[in-house]
Amino acid sequence: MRIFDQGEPVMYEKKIPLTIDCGLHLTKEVLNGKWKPALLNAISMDIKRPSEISRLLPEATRRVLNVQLKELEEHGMVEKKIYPQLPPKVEYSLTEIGWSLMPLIDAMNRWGDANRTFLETVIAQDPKNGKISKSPCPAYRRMRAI
Amino acid sequence: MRIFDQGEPVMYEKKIPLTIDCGLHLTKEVLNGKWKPALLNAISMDIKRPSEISRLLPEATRRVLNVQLKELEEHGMVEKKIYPQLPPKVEYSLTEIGWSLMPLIDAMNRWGDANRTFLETVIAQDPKNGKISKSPCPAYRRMRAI
DNA sequence: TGGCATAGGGATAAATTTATCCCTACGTTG
DNA sequence: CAACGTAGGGATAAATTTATCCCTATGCCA
Repeated sequence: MRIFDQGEPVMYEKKIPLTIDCGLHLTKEVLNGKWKPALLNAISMDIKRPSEISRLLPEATRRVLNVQLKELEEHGMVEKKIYPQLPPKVEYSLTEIGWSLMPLIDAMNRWGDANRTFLETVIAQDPKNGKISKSPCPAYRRMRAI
Repeated sequence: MRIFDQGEPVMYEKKIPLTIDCGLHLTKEVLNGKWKPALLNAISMDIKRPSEISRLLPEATRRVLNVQLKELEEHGMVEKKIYPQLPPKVEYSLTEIGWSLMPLIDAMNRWGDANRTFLETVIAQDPKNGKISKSPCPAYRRMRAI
């Protein structure tokens, strides 16, 4: 069902009731988005301007990053500071609750890296997965190499 | 693009290359599915027969659970033991790597529960979320109350 | 002036994920 | 026999998420 919000932007109201019964689903809802963990991670590493983030995650379009950053903001995980300058300058930062998510993000990152060999194998075997791109984000990977 | 696998089941090959660059995305791929964390959690709690699991997660249809369990199996997180009996008996169990995911799952569960009040508020404020069902899974929540 | 950088977002298409519906099998219970 | 329990899965519809395309604005540099 379309929602018209004064100026007629297009939005969709979800039809399937959100299940929020257990902590698992709450957390999943917050991290639900292809780039959200990566965004939180980037911001936690002080990569906070949209253009910087975009260079860090070249496979994501600016559009998606904007959308998912806004959702993170709406969920209270990040704060957006707009500097009244020209050219525009924007900086994101983690909120307190956003920071509290970082141990989780780090754990995800570590688990995936620790099991990379195995996971790449089983994922590659799955016929549903056409091509796999495990190349990009050089800067990202470098910084992650703690 | 449709793939025909001998007996003509319908399958879709993904068209967008999977991004597997960092541990974050690998982990996300494994947990990608509305019920996967809950399934892993259930199995870890010794709720291992499909019918038991289904009763534990009444909001999920049997169909989805079957599908996501199969994906977890293909990814090597769970093992399926079929007892040659009638009526059929099936039991799932976590593999070693599946067990290694549990600290992550537990952390997600704890983070969500610890921030439930805040999260329910921000999520309810989002006009995109129509109805929110935070009722079900009584057994589940009871068992979670460690 | 043309091109690039900054940041943002509407409209729509495409892809992916979930939900719905319905059918197979066999044994036990009422 | 009918109804229900066990387990599974095909076909298709619906919902949701991502990708694509394109446009707005302003300043700086060559």
